[in-house]
Amino acid sequence: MKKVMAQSETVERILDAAEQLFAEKGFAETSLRLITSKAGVNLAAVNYHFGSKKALIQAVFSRFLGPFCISLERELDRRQAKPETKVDLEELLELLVEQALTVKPRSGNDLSIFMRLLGLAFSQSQGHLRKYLEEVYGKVFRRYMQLVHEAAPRIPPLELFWRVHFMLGAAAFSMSGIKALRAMSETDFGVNTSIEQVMRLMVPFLAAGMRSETGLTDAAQASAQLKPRSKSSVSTSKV
Amino acid sequence: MKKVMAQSETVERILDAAEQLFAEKGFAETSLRLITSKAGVNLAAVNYHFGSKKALIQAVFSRFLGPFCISLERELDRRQAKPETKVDLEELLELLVEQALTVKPRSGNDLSIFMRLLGLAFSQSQGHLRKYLEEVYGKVFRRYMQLVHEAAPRIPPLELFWRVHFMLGAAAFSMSGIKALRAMSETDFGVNTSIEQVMRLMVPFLAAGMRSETGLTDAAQASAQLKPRSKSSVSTSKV
DNA sequence: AGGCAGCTGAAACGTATGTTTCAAACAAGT
DNA sequence: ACTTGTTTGAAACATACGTTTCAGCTGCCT
Repeated sequence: MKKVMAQSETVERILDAAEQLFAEKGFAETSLRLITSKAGVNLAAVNYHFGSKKALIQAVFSRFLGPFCISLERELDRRQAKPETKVDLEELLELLVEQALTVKPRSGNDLSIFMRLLGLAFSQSQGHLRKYLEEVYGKVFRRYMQLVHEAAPRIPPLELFWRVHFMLGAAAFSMSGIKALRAMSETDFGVNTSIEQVMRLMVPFLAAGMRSETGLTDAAQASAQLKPRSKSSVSTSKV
Repeated sequence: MKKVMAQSETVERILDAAEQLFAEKGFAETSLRLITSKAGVNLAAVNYHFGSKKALIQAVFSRFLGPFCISLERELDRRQAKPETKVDLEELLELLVEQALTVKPRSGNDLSIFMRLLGLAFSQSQGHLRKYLEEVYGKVFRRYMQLVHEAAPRIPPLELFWRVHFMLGAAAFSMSGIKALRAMSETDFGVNTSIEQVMRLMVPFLAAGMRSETGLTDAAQASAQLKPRSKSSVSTSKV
């Protein structure tokens, strides 16, 4: 009954291939045959080990989101243990980046795949995935959101909610097309931007956005109705 | 030989249905049968009028990107006619939003579909689409980029390039999942955020990011090589 | 050695997709 | 009214997909 042998290598090879191909092409565009042939295993192995393609997709997410969240949560515990410490926004952002960069024991598995998959989870219409992620990782997400809220108490919660998604969007999208974008930036500027460098460009950008003055008028905030904005309500620092 | 009759209504109905379904489900996940049945036309009509599914996808983009770019370009002309006028960042951002909101003669066609499709164009692996868009609309994009550069001359071009993509990402991603996100924000905060309101939240966020201090060190900027940043940098190594 | 789970390999199944075909319906020109 | 070129409708086609089946293989236990 119990699996005695060392965790089948087939499972890992399927996950590796699937992860990479999903990140490259999306879920619907990646067939099981492509995955299994890239992994060098039999087609039936997917349905045998995972049950279905949907389950495989979820497994791919679990494999990197699981360790990531555990590590993130431990780090959050660590920081909250010191009772008086103020965690600021940059710290919170870089915390994510650190975890994402750290929890990568596998080969050839860089940050761009991580973000790309995350972006796909939102933008592809895989209802089951969204539900699954919410069930399994919703708690950690809300905890993190709470910390962000404490780090920026002046931002109304609703706006905070959306700003976090702007950040997620910028990150996921940039990593999504990072291959194409890097090629573009190379032909246009003759330099090769590394992923870490893109992150380094992104963090201050997002942190500044996070710090910006609210876009909500008091009236809009109260009644959720549309109201024209005054002139430049924006600049915190300037160029 | 020449097409005399009024542009077939079938074509429009197919485009309408396809646009909506693509935005909802993505390209690969939307079958021609679904499109044609929603449009109330025969299945073969797609291949007859457009030639293939790929061509249909491109046609969907052309229909809204064409007028959008024309209108945008005209507006850019208008502003550049006044020789001394400084266009600032907010203006440039809101210009995009305005055009996107203005150039919408069709019914039920709101901004979220516009952004969602744009996001899909980048994040789905439809190579033909990216190529097509670059060929047809690359020029306008570069012109706009040039203006952004002039509006923020202190930002190095490479960083500007990436920042624009962060913006695009935030916008496309947020609009991508806007349905789900709006549902979330409603259950969590009890308010219904309109799309215009999301835009209004997004613009100051992005503008502030755009104005933020550079994330590039001088060395990195010159040599495009990775260099640890002064403060608590993004830990590239270590486990 | 024998038996028995667990796993793999090759083939088949049923379904859905994009595309093609071709006859019928239609609109317009003369 | 007849002809001609264009558009539609229904069916078929070829292919690709996810999934299932089942015979054989493997390694482990008694």
